[in-house]
Amino acid sequence: MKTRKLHNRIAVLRQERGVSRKELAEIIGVNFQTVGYLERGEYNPSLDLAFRISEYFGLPIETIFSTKPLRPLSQELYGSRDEEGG
Amino acid sequence: MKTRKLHNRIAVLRQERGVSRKELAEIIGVNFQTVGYLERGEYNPSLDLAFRISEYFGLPIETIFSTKPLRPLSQELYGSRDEEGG
DNA sequence: GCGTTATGTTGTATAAATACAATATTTCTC
DNA sequence: GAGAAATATTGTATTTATACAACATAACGC
Repeated sequence: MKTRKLHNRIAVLRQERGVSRKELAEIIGVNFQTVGYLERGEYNPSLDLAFRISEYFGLPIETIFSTKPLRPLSQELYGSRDEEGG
Repeated sequence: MKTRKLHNRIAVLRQERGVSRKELAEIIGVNFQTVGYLERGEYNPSLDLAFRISEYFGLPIETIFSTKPLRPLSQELYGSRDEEGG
């Protein structure tokens, strides 16, 4: 299967929560360097790991991960002129 | 990472749609035997593949996959006495 | 019952995710 | 500016997901 690189908001969400990669890694049960790989989009999490991340942030998987580039959460919340067209 | 086996509703949803594994496999871009492995829960899909399945069925990932055993969709829809207890 | 299609099983091969160590660099605190 | 903590980078090893082939069995149409 040709794997698509997915986009994610892990970095922003993590910083909002004020936790380091090391802390987040311990919580979700992976190596702290794995969090780095995920944040940089160097590879996709397994579905199981995606669920753990989703559970920790209290957000649905689709809010954190996406097949299409993600806009800043701020724009997501208040909307931008652009989205009226689409 | 110790991977949890996830539960899913691929088989029921596929049968509802009246498609064979082979057909579903072609649509989501995997080998038809891979669909078998997923339906039997022998391994979890990648997050990318979960997204494709989600897109095909038009349902959020959380509706198709779960960390906890899934009840039949019929019960999910109409509720059962049990769920009142919490 | 025969042929076809769907599914299950087993085995091997490759690709992708994850772990882990070591080191470099950046950032934060004092 | 020294020291600590956070992040990035590189390299190797292991586990898990996926592909593919071959064959067995089950279900279905005629």
